Amino acid sequence: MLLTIDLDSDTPIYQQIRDRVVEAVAAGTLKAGDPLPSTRQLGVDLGINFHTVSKAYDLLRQEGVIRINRKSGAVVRRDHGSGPPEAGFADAWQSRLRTLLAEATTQGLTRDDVLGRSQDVLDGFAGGRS
Amino acid sequence: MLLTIDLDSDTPIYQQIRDRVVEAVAAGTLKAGDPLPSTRQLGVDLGINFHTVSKAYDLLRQEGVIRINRKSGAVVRRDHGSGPPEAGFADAWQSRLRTLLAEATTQGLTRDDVLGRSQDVLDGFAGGRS
DNA sequence: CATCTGTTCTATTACTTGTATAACAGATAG
DNA sequence: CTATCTGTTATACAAGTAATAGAACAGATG
Repeated sequence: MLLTIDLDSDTPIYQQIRDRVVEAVAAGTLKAGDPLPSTRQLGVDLGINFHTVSKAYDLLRQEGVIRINRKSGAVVRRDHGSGPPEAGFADAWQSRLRTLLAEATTQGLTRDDVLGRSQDVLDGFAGGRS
Repeated sequence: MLLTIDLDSDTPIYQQIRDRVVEAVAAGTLKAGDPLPSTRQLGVDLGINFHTVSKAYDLLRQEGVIRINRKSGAVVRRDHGSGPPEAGFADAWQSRLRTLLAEATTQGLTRDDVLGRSQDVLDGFAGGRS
């Protein structure tokens, strides 16, 4: 299975699909040029409506992660080797990072805990080698 | 102003309040024992309904960040010096961290970029000194 | 031509978000 | 005791979101 989702999660399904694809690209499981299943096919595989898959793909397209052709379907457009991020991305991203790290700090994770876990996660990504 | 929100953001207001409070606790601007404004007062200050503030406070209470008494209102219950996190928190948190770091990696931020920005953020927190 | 792909449109159901009004209970200050 | 502060609860409403559903269209492919 390329992708698994949790129907009982409070996270919207289309968001879960987006997250799993982004993680797969970061991990190197998906590389630039790799095709994604068609919206209808993935809908059948996951037991959900194809419109929900379409929404996830549209999100990924807006973020520049995939390219969508009418003929060949969705194809990975970007990975860690595709160069630096768009202008403005880094600052907006750091703002979200700040909120997430604040939560960990407030809940009692130490600086070393946080940095150690960050390194562990990055070590699991293909981008960690570049 | 203890707290500022963006009414035009796509992030729900109650979530913004939650985020700002968590960040203030991490930064040391708010410490364990510090009082928060009453829901009605903060509602007036921010120009929003007090039920929205109440929802944010209820979220913070569920997360263990604040304590709510009928007499003294909302008080900060937890900060970086309150000991280790609840069982299960770290793993669930790391799962969200993974998604956020995957996004940065996919968009082209290098490992050093990510770790550098993480350190910068943590340096701005009081927890960074413990 | 039949079939695959994404795209668009409309519709419905259920849930979320924010606002609004009202009332209740406990604590406190006058 | 009364007035006023606090959080809490209940209900309602408007607007938006999430997911499902059916139908149809356009382009590419066998």
